[in-house]
Amino acid sequence: MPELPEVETLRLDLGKEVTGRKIKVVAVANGRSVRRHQSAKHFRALLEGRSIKGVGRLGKYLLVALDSGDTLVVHLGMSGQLLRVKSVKEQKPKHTHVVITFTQGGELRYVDPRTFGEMFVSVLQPKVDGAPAASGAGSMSDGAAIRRQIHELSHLGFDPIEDMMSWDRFAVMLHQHRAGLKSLLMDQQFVAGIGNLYSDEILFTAGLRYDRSADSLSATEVRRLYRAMVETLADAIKHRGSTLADEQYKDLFGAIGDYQGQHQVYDREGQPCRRCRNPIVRVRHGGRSTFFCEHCQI
DNA sequence: ACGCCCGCCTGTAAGC
DNA sequence: TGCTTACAGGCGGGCG
Repeated sequence: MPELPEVETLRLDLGKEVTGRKIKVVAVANGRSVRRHQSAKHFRALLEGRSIKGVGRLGKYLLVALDSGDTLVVHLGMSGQLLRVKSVKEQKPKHTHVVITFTQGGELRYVDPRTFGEMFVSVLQPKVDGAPAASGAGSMSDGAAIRRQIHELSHLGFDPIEDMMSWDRFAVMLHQHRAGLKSLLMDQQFVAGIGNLYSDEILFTAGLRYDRSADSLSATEVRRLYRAMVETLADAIKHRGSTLADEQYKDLFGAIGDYQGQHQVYDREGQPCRRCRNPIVRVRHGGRSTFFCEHCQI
């Protein structure tokens, strides 16, 4: 469910809420959520007693930096939520798989009905000869440094909000692929953080069809696509992400997002295009719903 | 290289 | 009032 804007909203709040806190106890109710570890016990041991130095993000992954140099990585999959609760007595929602309790009170809950998401602790690798020391808060906003330090995320592409990219460089990258634009935007190895919803919104704003091949774009179209990508995601972050009718996405405090009202195409089948008034079309593409305007996108 | 399947899961809504 | 089917913001693997 959550894409870059929702995860970034979570990151901003989580940074304020948990930085400097110390983890007292970790409870794992469903081992599937920590399946990368041999056991829940192993996962807990890497967290208990550790303090939180800061919270970063790469694509759709949240990165909680620990004072051990290790990093707690959280991915929400389709249905995951992270909830900050001050009073431990508050009733736990169904599918609360992991609970992190802090020494100063309160807890962080990981809820995920479909269990597509996961949490794991990435252990700080021993320093390689000649390479600069990898840990520290500075590396939390440098995509390249994060990919080097957290080997589990080394396959991810650049982060469109955190990582600088020139139009020329973006053009070269696009022209190396013959894939359709939507598939490429959703390819986490190409660019990290864009999913089904925001790819449709970005392509509408860029005026480009989902099935245009990436290597066919003119210089002007490359610039339009880059601008649309950065601006759409930044705008969605300002609006604290999208919460659709099923209300699956909730922020750290359980509140819904605000960007769904700004959607140009996603979930707007049959409704008039905000630009040309023709009805928004829905097609199936790669097994996913795809929304676009046949008139405004070429 | 790329598009199109499937499975992994639970919940909800629509259709009969 | 069922029961069945389709679909849901993700990801990884396999197959043609």
